[in-house]
Amino acid sequence: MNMTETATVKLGRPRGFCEDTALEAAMRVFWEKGYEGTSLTDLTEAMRINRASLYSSFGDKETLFRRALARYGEGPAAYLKVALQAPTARRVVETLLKGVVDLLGNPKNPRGCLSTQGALATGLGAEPIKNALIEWRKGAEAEIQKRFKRARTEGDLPEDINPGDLTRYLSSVVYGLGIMAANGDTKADLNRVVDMTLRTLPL
Amino acid sequence: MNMTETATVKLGRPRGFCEDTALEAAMRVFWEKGYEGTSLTDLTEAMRINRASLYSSFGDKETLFRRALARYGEGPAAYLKVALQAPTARRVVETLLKGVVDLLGNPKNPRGCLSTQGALATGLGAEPIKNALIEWRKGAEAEIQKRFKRARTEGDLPEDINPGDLTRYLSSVVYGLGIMAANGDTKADLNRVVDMTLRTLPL
DNA sequence: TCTATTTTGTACTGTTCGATCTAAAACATA
DNA sequence: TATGTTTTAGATCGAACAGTACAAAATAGA
Repeated sequence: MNMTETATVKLGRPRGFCEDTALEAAMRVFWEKGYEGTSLTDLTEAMRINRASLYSSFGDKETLFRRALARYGEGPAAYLKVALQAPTARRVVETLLKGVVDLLGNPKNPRGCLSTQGALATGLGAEPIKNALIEWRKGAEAEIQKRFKRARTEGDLPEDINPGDLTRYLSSVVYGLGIMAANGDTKADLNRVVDMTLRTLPL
Repeated sequence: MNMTETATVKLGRPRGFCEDTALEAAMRVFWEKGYEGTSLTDLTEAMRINRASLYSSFGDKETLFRRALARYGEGPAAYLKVALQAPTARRVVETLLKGVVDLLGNPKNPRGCLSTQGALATGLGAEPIKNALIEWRKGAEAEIQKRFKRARTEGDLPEDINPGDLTRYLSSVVYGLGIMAANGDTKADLNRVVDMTLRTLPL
């Protein structure tokens, strides 16, 4: 037996499901129903696996949600990372808002944004998840602010615009778009908000 | 016995609590923990009444939440009605945003806005509540839009600003402020967003 | 003091929750 | 075919949930 190599050959009964596909399904259920609103039965039905498989592959409900959130950041919400690479502050804002609308306005997606749909207010049991989502949002804000600070040094952010203020303002609009989408507003509605924002943007 | 008058004299054991005070307490619990995150035990403890009294006075949990929401609209969220009476479109916006910040920035209040904390995403059981909250928010938007349409006829809304677009944009900022507050941002943080909004407001 | 009426306190209902236990099933290796 | 290992399916766990039943308690009127 070769102890130095990681086992590439699997013993025992093989998996009857694809972990990636199952996680994607879990993410969408959480996105639609929120953390507390999603039951283990909801999850197992959507993921098409049973409880034992869920627990052995993903840990408990809270761990599964955290993995779903990470996947959300790298998948549906990846527009953020793309936007941060735009060449100027104005282009960052334009790309960011367009990405948000593409995500929130896509009728194939659950309504709203996972980070706000997941848990804004909770009972005692789900408080760690609520806090994780707050951290997630604040992390995104921090990245945007960092990008605007860079823009300041590169000269494409006016002197009278504070990077932190701009970040907070922009974040508010983005969060607001999430609520509008949760309200059932269409992509056209969301685009009107974005148009107004860009029209009045002081840069 | 006088049949024409409504009974002012109460028979039986008198109430041991004030219905108004109890409803206020219930409102704050829902505000803090959301609809699904609030248990009947949370409610009875905060309201300082027992289950039987709760059910006989307020009906079931869903009915109680609806009454709490109505109270929220007439109490903490009454700034909306005040703002709508401001003399010009710009003054409406200023008053509205100031009212929002006063509410969301008050550290004595639960974090965030009841209408979004209550239920954005839910399991099957709470879907009626989720929809009631959507209706509540849309109702507020409709009132604002109506006010801006009036402003248009009164000449204090520029021709190139669509009342509906302005309403949607403003609603987004307000919803966003609710999320920022839920994130734990302070009144000063919220005021920065309001300053930026007013600074760039096209009217 | 007695009766009618209403509220209160508490035990209890059935259901659903997240999580676990057990044994059968499905594979690789020998 | 026999053995070891892992996954699957389903039963089951105690706790918490929303809601209810019922008798004791507290009042007004007779």
